Amino acid sequence: MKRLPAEFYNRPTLEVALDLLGCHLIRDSDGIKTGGMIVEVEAYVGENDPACHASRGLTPRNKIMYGSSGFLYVYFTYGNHFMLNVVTEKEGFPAAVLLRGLEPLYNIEVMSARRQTDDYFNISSGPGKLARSLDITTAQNGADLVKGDISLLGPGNVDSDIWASTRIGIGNPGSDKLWRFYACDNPHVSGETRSIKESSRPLADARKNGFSLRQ
DNA sequence: CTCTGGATTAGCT
DNA sequence: GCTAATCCAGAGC
Repeated sequence: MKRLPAEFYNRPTLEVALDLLGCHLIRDSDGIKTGGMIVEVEAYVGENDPACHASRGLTPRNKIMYGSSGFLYVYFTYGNHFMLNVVTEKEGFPAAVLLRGLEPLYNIEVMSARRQTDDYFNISSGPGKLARSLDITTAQNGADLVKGDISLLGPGNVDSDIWASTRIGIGNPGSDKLWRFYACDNPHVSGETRSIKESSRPLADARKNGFSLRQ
C-alpha cells in the first residue's frame, strides 16, 4: 500500500467513499504512528444534499469542504466529539466522506490508552471514538492528506462484503439516500450500524436502486 | 444577543 | 432502550 495521491480524492464522492473502505488511516503524532483500516464511511455531497453541512451555503465552519480535495475537514459536535471527514471533488464543490469506523492496527495500546478502554472493539468503532483514538481535534482541520502527519494508504481491501444503508444521526431530509457504506462482517463498525438492519442492503442492490430507498 | 439542536457517546434501567 | 452531558454553529431578531 502507498500514500493516496491528490487525484484519488478529486472524483465523485460516492466512488471515493467506497474506495476508502479498506484503506489505512495513519496519524503520526510525536513520532508515534497510530491508525488502522477504514471499515465504515458516509458520503455528504454538495449543497443539494440536505444532510450536508454545505446545504445552507458557505459558512466559517464548512469552508474547508469548498476547497480542493485531499484535505481533512474536522468539526466539533455534541459538546464532546470531533468528526473526521475527507474532502472530495473539485475546488468549489463542497463534499466530503465522514470516517465512522476503524480497525486498529498500529500501536493499538496507545490508541486504547487515549480512549481509556481495554476493549479492542470499543477503541475506534464510531466517528467520535475514532478521532479520540488518533488524537485528532479541530487543530487538525484543513490538514493536507497528501503530505503531512495524517495520511491515507491504499488501495484497500476490507475482506468482507460491503453493504449500504441510510446515513445515521441525520434528520428526515436526505434520509432516503443509501450513502453509508461498511464492511458488514467487521466488528469495528459503529454501534448504530450494528443495530440498524432494515435500511441496509448489499452494495450491488443499493447501486441498482441508484443508492436510494425510494424507487 | 439569545435560542435551538446536533454527521455522538457512556452509563444506567 | 433512554437520556444527560456539553458547547458551539447557525439562524433569527
